[in-house]
Amino acid sequence: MKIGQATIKDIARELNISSSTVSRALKDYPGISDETKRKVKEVAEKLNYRPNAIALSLRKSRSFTIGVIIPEVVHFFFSTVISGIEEVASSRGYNVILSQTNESFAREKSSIDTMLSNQIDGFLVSFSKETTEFDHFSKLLDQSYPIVFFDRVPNIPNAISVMVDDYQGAYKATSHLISQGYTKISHLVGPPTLAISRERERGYRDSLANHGIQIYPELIIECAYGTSDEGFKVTEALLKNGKTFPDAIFANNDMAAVGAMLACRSMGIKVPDDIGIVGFSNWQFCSMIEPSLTSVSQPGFKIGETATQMLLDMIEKKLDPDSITAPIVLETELLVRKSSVK
Amino acid sequence: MKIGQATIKDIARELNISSSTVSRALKDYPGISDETKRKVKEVAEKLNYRPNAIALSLRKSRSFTIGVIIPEVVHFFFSTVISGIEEVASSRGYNVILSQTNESFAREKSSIDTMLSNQIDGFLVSFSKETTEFDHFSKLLDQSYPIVFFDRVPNIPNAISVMVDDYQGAYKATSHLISQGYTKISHLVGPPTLAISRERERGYRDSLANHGIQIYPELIIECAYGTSDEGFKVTEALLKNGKTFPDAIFANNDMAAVGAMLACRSMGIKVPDDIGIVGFSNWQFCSMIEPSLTSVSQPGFKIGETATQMLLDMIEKKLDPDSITAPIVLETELLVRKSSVK
DNA sequence: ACTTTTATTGCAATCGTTTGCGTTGACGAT
DNA sequence: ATCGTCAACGCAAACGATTGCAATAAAAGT
Repeated sequence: MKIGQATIKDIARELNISSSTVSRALKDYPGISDETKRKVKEVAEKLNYRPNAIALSLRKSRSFTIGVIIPEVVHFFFSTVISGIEEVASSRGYNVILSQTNESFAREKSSIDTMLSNQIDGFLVSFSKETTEFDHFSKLLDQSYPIVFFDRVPNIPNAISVMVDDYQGAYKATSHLISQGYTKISHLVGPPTLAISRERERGYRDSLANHGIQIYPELIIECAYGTSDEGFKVTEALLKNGKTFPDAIFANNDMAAVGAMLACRSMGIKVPDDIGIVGFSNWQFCSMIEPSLTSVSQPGFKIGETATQMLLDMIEKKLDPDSITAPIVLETELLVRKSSVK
Repeated sequence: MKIGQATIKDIARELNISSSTVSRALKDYPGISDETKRKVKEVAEKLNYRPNAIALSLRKSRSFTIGVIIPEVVHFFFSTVISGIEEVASSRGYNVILSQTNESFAREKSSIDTMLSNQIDGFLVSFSKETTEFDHFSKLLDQSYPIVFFDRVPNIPNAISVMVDDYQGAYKATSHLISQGYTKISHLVGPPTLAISRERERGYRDSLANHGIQIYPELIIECAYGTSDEGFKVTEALLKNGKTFPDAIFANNDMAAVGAMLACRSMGIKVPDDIGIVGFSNWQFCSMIEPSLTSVSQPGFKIGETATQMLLDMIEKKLDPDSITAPIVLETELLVRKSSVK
């Protein structure tokens, strides 16, 4: 804030009227003469007056700011969500303050603390991989502090959440592989702390079961970091030393899928002929690589939009949290590309 | 902000002392007895007291918040910069409020307005492609409002900026292609409104000139949106109808480079044998595609860090803006991969 | 000429915190 | 008995804007 910014008092002094009148004139309150309004607006213009939102916040106990807690910004899915959040928030006159936790629990808690100090009107949260205990959220929910969780959602009472149908996405992906004639399908599982990982695994298992295909536990491998390096190593190990040699890989995220693809290539295994591969998230690069990667696309932008709409509605009391009993679940779409088509 | 949050007054009432004493006790001011300090802190803990940063902002005329204006969030480079910004800001106790302009000039101006209303302490700006007139920034600079521009920097007096050595990056990329034996090198140019586009083109031209290689103006093609679709179309047109058939393409960004690569493939032209390709920015997918894409990497995280450090130093008067006369220029690195090696 | 209405504006409190200055009482020194 | 010193704390203004409740004067009604 620059000193010397004109305030309502400056306008009042200039016109020899009270600051109450100025305030009302600027807001076109009834009971202020047109003449005064005109003058006030004129002087406001002249002095380049800009209302002080901080003062307003203090007075109204509302900051018109929402806080976004996110694991990392440099991530296609999350940055897409942010984009949706920002869009809705700014169109409804709210600011967005952002904090990334880098998957750290401690950082998550401290971010929440400083945001609370800053009197934000509500939270949009996707928690960190380290977070296994949700007291810091429960406390806020108990005070009926508005929070909407997205993507990574906790299983605690009264939590409002917006998520993707991970189960359905994984089910579709696996079924697609089956329909292509693959039968020994490996699954690279995400961090078990996240419900999305468990849901995807469940979709994978159910699809196999419903198609009467045998489940090989040794083909289900944890791949918690979700980097392409990890995907590479895990796949390499699987192909070299695994008890059962897979003919397809369904990775819980695209980075891991690419790692798997690179591992196959490095071992002279052909994709999709020898091994079919499907990823999850539909990062931009999916259509750019060779062979292009089949992936489950998540409506990131829409998640951001929906979650923000709900949060703002709650803040503005247009939406009763108690009326929402189940998570909002958005559909996924399977984008079939070359990596999984024989 | 939830009503019912304990304030300093609540603590004061509980202990029958004045709020001044509470304030001072909490801050360990001298002149307050240890006994009182102990009690105050105890009650603060009990009431779950959290200082109201808004009130503090009003009092101090400082919000401890910086505003980031960015063209788009879903962009590898920019999201990486944000990450660097967030890191430094939060470690120094500042909040980050974010606004994306979606490359719109109007949006840029209105974002700045609302941020000013919110009394932010300073700006970090990368302006939109539509922005060709910089009065809205000049006015602020004249009031010595702290602003640091990054990546896309304006040519106006007193502007502090942090950028990448685009010239050098383009020069290195072009020289590399030349060293590989390519001679008819096409350049996909970025939006001419941005200095970074012009600098990259200059580096390209100078490299050719210094190596005594002919410049074909018809091989220099504008590719303003920088999408892979645009890169595809432009390249296809060039290869089909161009007066001169290129043997290499240096794209001003990676997306366009991928588009070019796909266009080559669709026409049966081999990369890198028939045509070498180099991109700019080093998006994550560069090493994941086949052939992997040679690219100029920009230190996005470092740009964010540096710009934020400078901004906060200016805000805290540790840095005199007048002492910075030239832009801070960070080095690029050419990452040679398969797409440009014969 | 009186009261009543109406239009226009001002006063002062409020939001939560900080801070310069004043107050109070205890204590020792003269 | 008087004074100065010191520790410990309270008063009140300030930051900028909003708002319920007067207040004032002019216009209207009787």
